[in-house]
Order: sequence, then C-alpha cells, then structure tokens
Amino acid sequence: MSRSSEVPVFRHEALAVVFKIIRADDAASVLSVLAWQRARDPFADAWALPSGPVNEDETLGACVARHLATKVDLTEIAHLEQLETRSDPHRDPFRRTIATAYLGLVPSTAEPHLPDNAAWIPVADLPTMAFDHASVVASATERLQRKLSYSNLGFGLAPATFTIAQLRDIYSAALGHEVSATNLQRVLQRRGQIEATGESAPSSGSGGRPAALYRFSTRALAITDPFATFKP
Amino acid sequence: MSRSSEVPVFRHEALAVVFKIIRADDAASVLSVLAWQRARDPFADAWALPSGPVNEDETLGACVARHLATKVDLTEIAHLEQLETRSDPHRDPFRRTIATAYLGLVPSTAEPHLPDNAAWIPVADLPTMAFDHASVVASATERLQRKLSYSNLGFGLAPATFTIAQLRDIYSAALGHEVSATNLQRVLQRRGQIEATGESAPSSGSGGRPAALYRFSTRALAITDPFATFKP
DNA sequence: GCAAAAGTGTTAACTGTACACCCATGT
DNA sequence: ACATGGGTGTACAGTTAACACTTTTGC
Repeated sequence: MSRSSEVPVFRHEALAVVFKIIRADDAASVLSVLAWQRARDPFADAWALPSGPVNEDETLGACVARHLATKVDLTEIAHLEQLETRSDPHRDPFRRTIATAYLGLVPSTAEPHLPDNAAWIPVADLPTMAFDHASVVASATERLQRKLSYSNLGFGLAPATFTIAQLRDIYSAALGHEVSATNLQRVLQRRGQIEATGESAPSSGSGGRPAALYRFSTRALAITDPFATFKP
Repeated sequence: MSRSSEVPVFRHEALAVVFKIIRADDAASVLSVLAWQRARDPFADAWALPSGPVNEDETLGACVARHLATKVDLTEIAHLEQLETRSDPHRDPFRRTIATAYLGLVPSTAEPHLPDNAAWIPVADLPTMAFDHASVVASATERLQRKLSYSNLGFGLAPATFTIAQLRDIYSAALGHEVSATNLQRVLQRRGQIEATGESAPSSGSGGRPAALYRFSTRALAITDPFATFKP
C-alpha cells in the first residue's frame, strides 16, 4: 500500500447554483441564479458562483450550506441537492481545484440581504462567467427543468401558499416556455403534489374572481411520476 | 486571499460501479457488479468496488478508466458516467478520502480476464461491503433502472446484435422484474432505439421460428423519452 | 350589466399494457 | 402434422394538451 505522502491531495471546493424566480419590472418572472462579481484574477470582473473550500471535518453538503449562510447571508434554502463534480485539471488556471456543484432553490418570496458584489442574474442571458461556471449553471438548469416534470420540486421555488396563476408564472419562468394554468393545476392535483388551503387570495383590485390558495402537500423532494416504463 | 498552505487538501479517489448481466447456471440472467475482496484493514475480507487515487494531471473520468484498465484489465466499457461524490469525513476510518463514484456498463458478451480476488457479484444479494460501497451500489442500481426507462442506456448492457428474447432477459435482470418481450420490442422500436439488422439468429435447435437480430441504432447515450410534462 | 380573472367539462392524441392470434422452423 | 418459440393486431386504460364554457368577483 502506498505511503500517505505519495498519494496526491487536492484542493476541493463546493459550488452552489442557487435559483430563485425573480419578478422583473414588466411583471414577468425570470429564473435567476445567485452570483457575485470577482475583484481579482483569475477571471477578474467575471461573475462566479458562490463557492468555498471544504473544511477538514465537514460534509460537502454542510460546506455549501455554511458558505451560503456566511458569505451571502442565505439561510432560507428550501432544497439543496448534489449536482456533479468537475475535475478538469485546468479549470482553475492558478491551481488545480476539484469542485462539487450543488443545486439550491430559494422560494420566490424570500428576500435575503445580499452583499454589494452579489446579485440575482437572469439565467437567460448570463454575463461572462469565471471558470467553468457557465456550464455548471447550464447543467443545473437542465436538472431543474427535468425534475420539475417528474417530481414535486416546485415547492422549492414557490411560496408557502400561492394561487395557481402565481405557480404558473413560476413554472413558466423555470421551464422557459408558456405553461397552461388549467393543465398545471390538474396535473399537480392528480399527482397529489398540491392541495387547496381553503382560503382565497386577496382581491387583485382590478376585478375578477378571487383565486383559491394552494400549498404543496410535502415540502421535501418526492418523485411523483416515477416514469418506470416496462413496469411489472 | 488565503495562502495555499492554509487551505485544506484531501485525498480524492474515483470509484467504479461496473454492471454486467451474468448468465447464471440455471439460464437465468442476473445483474452483477464488479468487486474485489480486500486483504487488509480497514474492512479486511469485505468486498470493495474498484477504486484508486486521482493523478495530478488527470480527470476523474480518466482516472476511473485507467484504474479499471490496469487493475482489473477491463477495457470493453460501453458506457461510463458520473454518479455522485461521497464526502462523509468518516467514510474511511483511517484517513479522510472524498470519493466520486462512476457508473459503468459492460456488454453481457464481454468476458474480461479478472484478477483472482475480483469477481462479478449479483446485486440482489451483496456480501458485506467495505466503506459506504453498499449504498453506492444501491444508488447506481437505482440510476440504471430509471435510465433504462427513459433513455437508450440498454446499449451498454447488450451485445452488438441480439434477439428480442435476449434483450428481454437483459432488461428483466437489470430491472429486477419480468418484462414482456412483445411490449419491449414495440416500445423500443417506436422510440427509435433499436432496429432490425435483417439477419436471423442461428436456430435454437429445439424448433421454433428463428429470431430476427436487432441492434441499437446508437451506442451512445440518448434520452429517447424526455418526459417533459408541461410541454410548450 | 359587463369586463376580468379563476376554475371546470369535454374531447382528442398519444403511450404503454394485456392478450389473442398468426408465422416460421425442427422433428 | 405438431410442438415450439417469434412476431403482429387489436383493444383497453391512463395521461396530457387544447379549448370551450361556467363561475365569481369589481366597477
């Protein structure tokens, strides 16, 4: 067995792709990702995902949560899951670093106080990003969009209670295309993902029937459509 | 910025869950995983997945391929994809090691020469396994089963050409339940995954209509059933 | 009453499962 | 001819998309 001194060791960091649906000025909602602008090389002025080194006695998952809490004051994370690990020897031009990316979701109602150099950036038009972060965001987006289709992952982006119209805007922003409120309600209700609270949303002011409020039955990941073809 | 000496570094290894469908004596096929029996502590005598440290200038994916090729003489890998990264500080009782697991598939016809202490072990009844390897195998199995349902991943387990009955046995072993040959053929053909070669399999000797030979149209991963609910 | 927004009913297309039936070969 | 295994036709059930229609509110 090799002596420990012979075995190479690596810097290892955790990387967070945190999504949140942001309401733009024109009342359209947009899928956005948390990023901060780098001050120095490498990739000075480029935008980067929140990240940080793993401690000696800490899980990668704990590491992500810790860095998000301390560096961008983000504690209202509804869901966090591991995405993938990037290991290209030259992804960091200064020093080799292996990075494990996580996917995090923040409800659209949360308004964490961000430091000055951090912001929510629309995924649709990302600025120049540091390292391989642009492709990590792409991976995360794909994962989110798939998982919205076969699981109850919407709970991570939605407020505690919501109208179907609000939920439609959230799904529409996350998926990047129009979603029918009618069918959204029917599908999610049949799958048992959402249930009516019995209350109604306050009047919108401009007339129209008041909307019923719904909630997600479970605010933890559940695969509601296992999609097992060739079932027994 | 912290000086490099302040940043903790870690041993990092790649871990392979390599699956192959093995034909048991009673003509039943069984999903099996490649493992080897440890000689020394920790976990002496327990079975372990193939693994090994990452080199200084090597990708994790390359590392898996290299270890499989050199240590168990396995080069006929039809598919290899990253699974997940395990980072529990105490998963290795001797020294902290972060491990990134990969899922590999070997066609049922391949017969690589394994070293004496390595073997194909039926996933259905695993022996005592070292480290967290049992749960990694469980993860990999789940991933395989799901992915067989919505992608053409079967190509990784199937020979270059095969009859529908052979393919049914493969799917049946991998999924762990009976699969109807009739419906398997129809579904895979409708999705464009498989196509007839035009040739027939040699007679089985016991009579019966000779089976047509099929092949996978593409031997690279393709999502054939994207399963996007809420489509545009 | 009328406009606006929410929610329901109905239909059509598609997909997968089950099962009966026909086809090609060896003995 | 007949047994044996391979392949096809057809019917049924479940799911989703599309769209017309009804309900409930503010003005």
